[in-house]
Amino acid sequence: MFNEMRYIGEPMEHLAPPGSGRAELVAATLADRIARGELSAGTPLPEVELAASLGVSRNTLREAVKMLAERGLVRLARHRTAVVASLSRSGVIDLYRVRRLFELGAIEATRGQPPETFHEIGAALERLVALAQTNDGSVIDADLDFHRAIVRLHRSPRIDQAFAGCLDELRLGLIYLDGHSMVLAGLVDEHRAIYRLLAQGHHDECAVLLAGHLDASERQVLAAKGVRNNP
Amino acid sequence: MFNEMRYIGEPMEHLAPPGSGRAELVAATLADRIARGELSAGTPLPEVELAASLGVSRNTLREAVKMLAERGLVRLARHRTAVVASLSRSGVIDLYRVRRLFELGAIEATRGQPPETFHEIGAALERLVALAQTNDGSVIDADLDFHRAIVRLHRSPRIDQAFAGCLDELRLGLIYLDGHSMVLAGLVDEHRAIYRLLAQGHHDECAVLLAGHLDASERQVLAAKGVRNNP
DNA sequence: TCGAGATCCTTTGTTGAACAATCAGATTAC
DNA sequence: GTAATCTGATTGTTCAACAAAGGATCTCGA
Repeated sequence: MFNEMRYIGEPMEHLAPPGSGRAELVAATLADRIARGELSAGTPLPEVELAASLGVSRNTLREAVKMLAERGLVRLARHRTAVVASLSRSGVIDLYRVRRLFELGAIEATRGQPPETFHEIGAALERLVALAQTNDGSVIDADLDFHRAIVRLHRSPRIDQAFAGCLDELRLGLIYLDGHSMVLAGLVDEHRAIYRLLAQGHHDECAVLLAGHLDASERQVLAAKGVRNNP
Repeated sequence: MFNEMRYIGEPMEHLAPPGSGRAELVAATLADRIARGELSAGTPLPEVELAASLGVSRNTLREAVKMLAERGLVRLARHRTAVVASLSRSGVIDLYRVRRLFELGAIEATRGQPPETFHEIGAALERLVALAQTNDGSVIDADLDFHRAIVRLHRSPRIDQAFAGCLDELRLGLIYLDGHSMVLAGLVDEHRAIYRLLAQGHHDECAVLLAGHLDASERQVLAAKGVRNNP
């Protein structure tokens, strides 16, 4: 069917999993390869070949793939070989709905809190600034970290987890932005402004700015998707 | 260790799973038994015995248990036998944080929308009214359905899914309310008021009322938990 | 008696192989 | 040319086995 394609190469890099279970390791490895675009949307993930390639058994691989499916990174259908999930247009729109709810909600929930509440966001901003020059994918990670820090204002583990899953999935669409450095132009400035307004207690202006930022980001992702494929 | 305990009885009832995979079936069965309190918090779920009891292989059971763990219904630790998750005090508080964000956000997001937007909520209300007399656990389901309908106002599949998971987990705490019919006293009236305010476009008052409703509900769950166990 | 350490036993983690069920494409028959 | 069938490949599920790790028990020494 889809033979003579190399889905993966090389046994595995040891990137840190939470509990050092083999299945978690495999899941982390695959998630990473998906995030960096090595495994692009629609790429099939046949159990036997993949398991052999990663040096684990089919059962273990199944567990890993199932985990990725729960995170929305892989699409599963009975008796069909799993494929890397693709983010549809409506999927992108939906994910930005979630982002607006979580991120704007975090701004809303921290009205009147002292400036030190937001120091984590400041730290994330600094990391973003430091990486803004490097044009590789790590800027995107720093960007997402910044927004993760915003959502952490909720002080809710479950909200954090849900948001992390959301960004995980959004990464599927964000890889299209790779190389389009123009989208990163005003990025640092906007984040800095968001942080400052927040630290100064101007939550209304901050929310407006953040909403605009998300709108713009959504448009960019949709546009980047548009030039590659229609759905 | 914990022998001579009956964790489960009888092969399985066929309650509808999404894709009729055996693992999903098992997961649905266990989730149901947890929801109705047959498997209470802390109950161990040993793989071999449980697999035999359900008539599936250990691998299949593992898959199912892993699914439940992702939904927060089961706690997993390496080389430890899985146990039915218990909802801590802080867990309840966290879950209500999530509920406030999702439900109040839904009210906020539908300002100025025509009344027919809310007909699903009206339908859920009617079901709740019809079941208000019956004093069994199904009232709780109807209650949750009402709130699910509110969250569906976001028109976001991912938000719906996340919220469903949240309520799934909350059920662990809700079973303590069983029998306390007093908590259901003003329940119907409050839901009716919430619906009416929404349909009439009074979103501010609706949000206030809903917020109070959630506060009260949270207090009740915490109180019901308090009489049983401390954590 | 009480605590520290060694030991055994149970349970999970992972693997490999096997067979059934199902799907996709190729072949054949009409 | 179309439909039915066949065939190969892939997933779904089970079973049996061994390694790894935790908990409980037992022993030994103070």
